[in-house]
Amino acid sequence: MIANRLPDKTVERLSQYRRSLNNVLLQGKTHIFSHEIAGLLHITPVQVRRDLMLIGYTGTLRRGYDIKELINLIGTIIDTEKGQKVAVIGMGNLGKAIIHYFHETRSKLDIVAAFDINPEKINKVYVGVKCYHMNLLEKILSEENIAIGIITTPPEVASEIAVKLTQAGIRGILNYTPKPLSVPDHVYLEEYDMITSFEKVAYFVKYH
Amino acid sequence: MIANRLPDKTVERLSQYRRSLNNVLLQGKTHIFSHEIAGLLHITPVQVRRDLMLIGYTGTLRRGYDIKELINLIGTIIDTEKGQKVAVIGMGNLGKAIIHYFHETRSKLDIVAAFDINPEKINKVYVGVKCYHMNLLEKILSEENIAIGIITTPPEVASEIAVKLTQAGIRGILNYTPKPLSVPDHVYLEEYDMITSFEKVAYFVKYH
DNA sequence: TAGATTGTTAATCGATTAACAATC
DNA sequence: TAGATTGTTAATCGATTAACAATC
Repeated sequence: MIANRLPDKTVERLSQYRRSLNNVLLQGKTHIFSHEIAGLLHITPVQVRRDLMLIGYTGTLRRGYDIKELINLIGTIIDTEKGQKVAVIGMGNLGKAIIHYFHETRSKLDIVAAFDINPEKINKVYVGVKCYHMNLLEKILSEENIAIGIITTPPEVASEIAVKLTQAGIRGILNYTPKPLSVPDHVYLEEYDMITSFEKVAYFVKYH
Repeated sequence: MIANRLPDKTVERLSQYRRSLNNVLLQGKTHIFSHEIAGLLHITPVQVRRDLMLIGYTGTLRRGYDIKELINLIGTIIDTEKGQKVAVIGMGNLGKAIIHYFHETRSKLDIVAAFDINPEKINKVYVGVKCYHMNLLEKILSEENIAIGIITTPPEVASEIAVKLTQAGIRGILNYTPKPLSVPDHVYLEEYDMITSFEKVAYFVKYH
């Protein structure tokens, strides 16, 4: 594997390049210039070229970058051979929205289970994903060898769930509750707090 | 007003400080030290002190920071006097989740309308928010003087909606679709792409 | 006092952007 | 060729962290 430990922001953009390039491919194009990719994402061509430099991909002066090759290369960087299993904890509107998104985006990430405590939801299947009772969390996580957990529960139980996930051997957590979590070093944690996003927009709107 | 144009990240943390401090206040505490605030968010005390320095708030050596005062100060920075009106465009699971969140968090941001094209949703009220047909978007936005728009539609229509929002005089847009948008300078744009977040976690889990 | 804490400047780290040589 | 493009180094910008004087 090339260039280990890519910058955070580069990884994010690689994910976006790949999706945009897949669209372009459908339109029948085979090659693309850095300024065209930049246009799709509304960033600068230099940034695109620098990112591609970091992953060691080179284009040609006359035709730019080979779209298929680039898509494949990004795949070898982001995806794992066999894909990674994902669980959603909390089957509210947000949990459902996430399951829905995954369903549409064919990716190497596979949501294989959801969890909730509401009896009406247990054992129901939502767009192909079965919902289990929270009691079974550790059991199913270990059995299925699930690598990533997405927390969309009420904030009050977020910490407790993070502990259970960690104990069950999870390797990455995406926390959508506004409760800040802390996890051991070997677990990768990414937090996204909607309220903060709203208030941030409000602030910048105010002083515009 | 103090210290104009705060750093992006400081604004985000101020929002989080405020919510954490509100909790602490309920527990009967009146004062708090920087290392305690830091503990709540799992960041460093220096970072807390630096943020507070930027907004010009000072504590005391013996008692730390006055929680109520600090909450109020953050309010004068982030909130506007009369609050700001918000519209959610796209009444799917994600739109509903957002409306729900707002409902629980009493804030100066007020979701006053939702929009969709599904006839079954039109004119229904979801946790206090009425859903209108997309046709009425410009009309209601102008009439109600809505400042912020949250886009949770399918990505295919995101650009078109951003144009309409802009024309209707919106001042900030939060884009939850994976389609990158571009807006005029006078509109503040914040994008959040879930798929990118998932793939980012997957990448860092892979190379851990 | 000694120890704990604040407020702030300087140093470092990470990410973007500018500048430009090389090439088709 | 001239113009457009790539790949890459150096400069800049933004954010975090280290260091430390001041003070109760």
